[in-house]
Amino acid sequence: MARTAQQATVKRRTASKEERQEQLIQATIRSVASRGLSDTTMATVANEAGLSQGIINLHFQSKERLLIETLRYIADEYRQAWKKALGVAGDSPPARLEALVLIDFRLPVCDRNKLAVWFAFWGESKSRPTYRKICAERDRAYRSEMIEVCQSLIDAGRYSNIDAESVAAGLSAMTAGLWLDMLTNPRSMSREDGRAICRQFLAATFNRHFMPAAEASGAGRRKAS
Amino acid sequence: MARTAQQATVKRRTASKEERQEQLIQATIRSVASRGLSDTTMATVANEAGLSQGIINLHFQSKERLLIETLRYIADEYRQAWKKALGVAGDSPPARLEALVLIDFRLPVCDRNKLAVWFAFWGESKSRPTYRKICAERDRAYRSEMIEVCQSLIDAGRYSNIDAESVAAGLSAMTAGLWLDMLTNPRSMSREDGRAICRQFLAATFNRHFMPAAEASGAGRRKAS
DNA sequence: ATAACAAATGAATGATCATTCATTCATTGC
DNA sequence: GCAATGAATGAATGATCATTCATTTGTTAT
Repeated sequence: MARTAQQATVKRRTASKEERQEQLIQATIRSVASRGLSDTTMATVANEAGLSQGIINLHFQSKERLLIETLRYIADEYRQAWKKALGVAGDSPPARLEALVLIDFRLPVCDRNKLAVWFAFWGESKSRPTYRKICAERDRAYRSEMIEVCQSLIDAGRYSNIDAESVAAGLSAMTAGLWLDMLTNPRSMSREDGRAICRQFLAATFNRHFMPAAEASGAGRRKAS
Repeated sequence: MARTAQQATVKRRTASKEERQEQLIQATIRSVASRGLSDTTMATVANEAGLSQGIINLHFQSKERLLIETLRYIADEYRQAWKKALGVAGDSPPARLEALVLIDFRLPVCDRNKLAVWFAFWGESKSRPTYRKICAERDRAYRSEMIEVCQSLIDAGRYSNIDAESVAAGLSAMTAGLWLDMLTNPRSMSREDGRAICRQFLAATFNRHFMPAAEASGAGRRKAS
């Protein structure tokens, strides 16, 4: 392992380790989304990536590690997305809360393939402490940020009878549940529908800071008449 | 191969087909909960049931069918539970809505093993139309009942700016999300916590029919100290 | 160029698993 | 008691899969 150093800007036809790993993780996301976790094999992933059988063991040593890295990948992407959104949102608590919620209904987070991956891992999480730990860490940071924002909103608006922890728990539970609807029935639940439903929750809970969305964009799947 | 037999003292009982099928479904629920769907094999289920290798093919023809029947089993149990609860609740819309919500946080529905099974199947549902169809049917009936109840509440209470479909979608999304918390982190989310969080949603949304739970039972998991 | 090295391949291997079926066992009707 | 019937068993079978590794291919340094 002497002089690994120089890779950096050099163009090669054989890809760097990092490029290949990301490529394989993307292939895993596609395979899990289209075949499910239990029909995802080393062959389906390698095939999806357009590479050969042995490639995954070369880069990840085992299937288990590939799956763990895939989960970590989307968890990291999620964390980066909301941290960036908070940075843009500024200091106003309502703006910060809205930013946190909107992230769940925007690309790249709210991509149907990625939702499928989240649910695939959640489905196995009871029997896999490693998956659970990665998910728990994602939740902990997000949740505590949301509690903090809710608390400042409660203080600022003198909302009584509202508990910041409960509101945050309810709101993030709601987005997870809306993800499930988007996953299992995308025709009846769009990203915009999800946003509108969350907005209604915010308007009901923090009525001095969020207005009821006048005739929400697509929430009541119209068809009028 | 001839007379290896004599497991001697073992008392063998032959059961009816229905008994055996239910026994095997229960064993499947336990196996999926404790090992996950992808580590659940014919052997683990047969073992969990205390029966032999070939028994599942005898009663269900294939593993796939066993899994489908298991999903159907918990979906049926769910439907029966809320229909019965509605029967008990009577005609008052608030009572009916509360009954619908409470079902999600009561045994036998809200059993951690069964939550694990739900999420296991949801995790595969994008790639398995059969699973999706069974889940969709469960949802459709429940959802349309909930929309109806919400609509009568909106009419009765003259709530403006609230859309029954959105409220119902938000509420049932919230319970699904709370199930996820109970599954992945049972220490920080109890059934009672879940109920309290939903009650807060109801109080915020239908404030003339639901009182804010004064200092909710266990919602803000404090520990006083 | 060519040596040295790293990346990638894919056939071979052994393990695991669903399914089958000949046989054993229990129950029922006579 | 004895067939007849159906339930249950578990060893055998063949398919699928993760992993290995000897070989090939591409890249870099000299």
